[in-house]
Amino acid sequence: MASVQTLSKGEQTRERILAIAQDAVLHKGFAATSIDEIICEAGITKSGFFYHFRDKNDLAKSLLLRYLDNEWTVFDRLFKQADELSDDPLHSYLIFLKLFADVMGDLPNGHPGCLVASYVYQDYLFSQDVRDMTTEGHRIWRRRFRERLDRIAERYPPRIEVSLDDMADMLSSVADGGIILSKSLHDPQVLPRQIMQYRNYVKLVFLGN
Amino acid sequence: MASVQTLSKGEQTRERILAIAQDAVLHKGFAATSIDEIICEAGITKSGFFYHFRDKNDLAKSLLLRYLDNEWTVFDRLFKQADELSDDPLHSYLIFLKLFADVMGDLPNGHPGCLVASYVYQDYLFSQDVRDMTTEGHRIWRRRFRERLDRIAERYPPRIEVSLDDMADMLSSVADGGIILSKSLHDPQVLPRQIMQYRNYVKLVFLGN
DNA sequence: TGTACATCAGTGAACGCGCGTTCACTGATGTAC
DNA sequence: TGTACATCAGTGAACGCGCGTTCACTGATGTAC
Repeated sequence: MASVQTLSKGEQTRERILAIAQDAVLHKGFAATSIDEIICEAGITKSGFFYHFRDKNDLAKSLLLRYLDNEWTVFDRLFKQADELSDDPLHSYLIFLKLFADVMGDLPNGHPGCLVASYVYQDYLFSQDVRDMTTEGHRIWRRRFRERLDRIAERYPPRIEVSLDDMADMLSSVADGGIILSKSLHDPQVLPRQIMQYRNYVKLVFLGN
Repeated sequence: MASVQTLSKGEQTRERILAIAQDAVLHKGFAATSIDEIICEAGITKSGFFYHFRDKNDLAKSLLLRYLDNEWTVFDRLFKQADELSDDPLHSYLIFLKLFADVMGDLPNGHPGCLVASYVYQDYLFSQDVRDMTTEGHRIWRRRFRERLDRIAERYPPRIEVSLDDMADMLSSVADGGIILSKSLHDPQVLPRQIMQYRNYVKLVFLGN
């Protein structure tokens, strides 16, 4: 992703297949996304597809890996940006949330959808290792946000009794839920506004205003 | 739903089909849920299915209507219960949220999933009128929660500047997101705890603690 | 620099199975007179 | 009370299409000597 131009010919085709497939999966679900339509849009033949992926479950796994990877990249970048703007853990987190909301609100056609959420709603279609990847994804997100909250709570004692794990999870749930609302209401701004609600909550818990 | 025993034979079969179909759709998506597997579990033939539903899109529509109806029923019951326990709009809303969290946490196998969210992630599969139903569903939820928040804000001026529409939406997004997290992490208690986080937020905004 | 071979990135044709839908038919129950 | 007819709630068999997967093959590029 970081440097597209260094990809070999085969890697470029593979990346094209994955991008096309993800778009389709987010609009029709995995089962309804046929290999035929993917190769048609990618401009290759069916055997070309099977050169890159063992079977359809392999496509599912590769899609999810790529999606999770891209997510880490975005979060890492935003966290780094925020940390450069403030040394204070609370203010850095608040800056991060504002940056996150802005990025989500600036996507050209609104957020395309969360592949993890899509997979969770179709878990019977996938092998155990793919299902485990969604679980692990959420666990890692919880841990990473929780680390930030721990450092904040050290310096700013919470005004109410609150579970920091639940607060960490809440960013995931508000984002996942905000994406669904944005898509359903055809309003890309709902998602960033939901993230800002979460930001309000964090402020109120640690600062009181 | 309210009185199962008054259903005619045909209505009972129809209801059985819908219950079986919903369960399958929430685990594999709509496209991957075949009519064959539904009729097999329901103990009828394929023609029996098509006696009850014009085609598969008709099943999709009927499923969603039934789901939304059941949701209203639950919310109405909980709001009524809460209103009986307090005349104050804020405290009634807080009681409602606690009741809601409790109900969501007491489901025998955890929450089965939100059909609206599932449909939003497979919108290309459905006709326009079905898609419009998910949009309208979210609009109605927003309006209903917003009404409550309006009455609260009259008596308790918010401690921070906040959009009441966004606060209303946040219950939907925390619930939808909480369901996804609960399913993915295999922990039915995540959902009720997320709802309680939202309850904390409401308390902090209107009461300050 | 030329040649032999290996790997890369695919092509083309065929397969069998499961899917949604249709159509002619049927036994049981309800209703009119 | 008996009979004719209509409606309800299905059955059974057949259909064609699209799907994921396999297999033998191929031209272009890379590498060893």
